[in-house]
Amino acid sequence: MLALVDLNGWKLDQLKAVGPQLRIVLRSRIIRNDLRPMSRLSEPELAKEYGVSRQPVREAFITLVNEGLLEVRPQRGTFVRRIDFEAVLNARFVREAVEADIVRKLAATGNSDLISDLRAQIKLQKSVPEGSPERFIELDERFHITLARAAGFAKAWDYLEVIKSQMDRVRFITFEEFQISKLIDQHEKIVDFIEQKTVLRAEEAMRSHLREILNSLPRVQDLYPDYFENSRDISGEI
Amino acid sequence: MLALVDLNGWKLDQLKAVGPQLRIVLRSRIIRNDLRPMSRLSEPELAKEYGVSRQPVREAFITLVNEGLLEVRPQRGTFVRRIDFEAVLNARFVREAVEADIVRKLAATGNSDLISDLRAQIKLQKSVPEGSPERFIELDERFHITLARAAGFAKAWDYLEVIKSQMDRVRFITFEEFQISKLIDQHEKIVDFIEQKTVLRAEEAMRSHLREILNSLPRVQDLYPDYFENSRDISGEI
DNA sequence: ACTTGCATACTTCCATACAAGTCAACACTT
DNA sequence: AAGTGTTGACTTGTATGGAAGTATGCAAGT
Repeated sequence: MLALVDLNGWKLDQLKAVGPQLRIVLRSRIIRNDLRPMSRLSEPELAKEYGVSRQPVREAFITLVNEGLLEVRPQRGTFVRRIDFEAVLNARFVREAVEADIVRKLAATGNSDLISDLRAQIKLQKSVPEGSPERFIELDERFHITLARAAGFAKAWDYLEVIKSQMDRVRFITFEEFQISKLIDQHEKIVDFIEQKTVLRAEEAMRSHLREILNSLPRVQDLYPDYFENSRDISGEI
Repeated sequence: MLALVDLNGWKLDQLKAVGPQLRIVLRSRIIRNDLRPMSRLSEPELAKEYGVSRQPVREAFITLVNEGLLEVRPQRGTFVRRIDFEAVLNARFVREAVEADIVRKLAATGNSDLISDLRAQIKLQKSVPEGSPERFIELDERFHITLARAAGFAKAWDYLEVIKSQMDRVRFITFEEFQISKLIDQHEKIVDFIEQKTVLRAEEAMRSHLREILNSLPRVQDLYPDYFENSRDISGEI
């Protein structure tokens, strides 16, 4: 018997519980804008698509609703939520606050192993060809996780992950918008200041790094107004 | 027909969707230590208790697992998770970071309406009799929400709420441990510094206020070692 | 032409049945 | 008496059927 069902490039392991797997798959598809805002996701349709029953699909929906990625309107349908401008701003704020404190702590204590690890990661980041931002996003993720772990707050990053999805959706839409090299420079500065143990500078470097999305956000919203929930136009009212 | 089913003091509105209601009820019961750590929650049992089928119960379970309050071991049972010491520390860290930034922003801008609102709330807090900490926790919650809202980050508080449940469980266990008057004094200082627009002092006041739980945590863990996941004993290994 | 009413085909939500794993008690063998 | 195998009553995971609400297209009336 085949343990793996491959559909749309996403595989499902039929031996483990299906619900949680679907949650991850759908979550990823939404964040990566494979499932577009406003598009409809019907339970029976997805169930058929993945070769399972409606119940696990439904359970995946529930968690995605809690993460603000789906909206289920009873007896009407389930839809991919448009990006909530407010949610993005709030998520960014939370993330800045937390990561600023993480960097603070790191710069105060200092750790040479950490520094060399980070430097190696930055070298990797520089090796990413300009044309493949997906790879960079992956490395960027790893960079920030490393900081959180080193500060002794790995779980705090887990909390952030849920929040961060709101920001990531924007990143995956804009993609070519952000200049990788600029972000890498900022990473470098953060590491520099941590190494020098200049707490305030390190903190400020992280803060401005995480404020970067604020620059692209208005442009993105202009380019893809339909993807956003709180656009100026109110045409989308029911 | 009766729209309300009252069981164990928790009411269920049969007209709205049952799943989300159960989520709230069970969440509350866990945080308030009505459902104790390690205790077993079987789906059919709760279903019967609330007069619904297993499915909504199950859906409530899923979100509570995501919040780290339940643990479901397939084919074995569903259990109230013990309090994860690490999770508490991480949650506290995140909360301090976020609320520090909130206070920072408030102290920088200033708002007289906010100040008088907060002062009124503090007056209310003072009127709480020493013997009823539940009421104080409620007011404390409101105090912090007010700050978040005023800073324009209401949604950030929603995120915190999920995280905060880990801390709240500790609070509801220790209960008489913390001295209300001390906390109120800290509230007062926070408001004072916001009013005076002394940003650093306000921030520091909030930080030390939120560090308060660190004082009681070791004592609580000593008093109720069975309630914690990362106690020194490793007997609970599977 | 335009509105109104209804039939139909959807949707989610809940209830129920079945499948598969786990655990404990008990009978049986050694 | 100690160990082993089996049975049966549990658990959660999945599948499926029905209930209630919603949108849509069409026919009939104004």
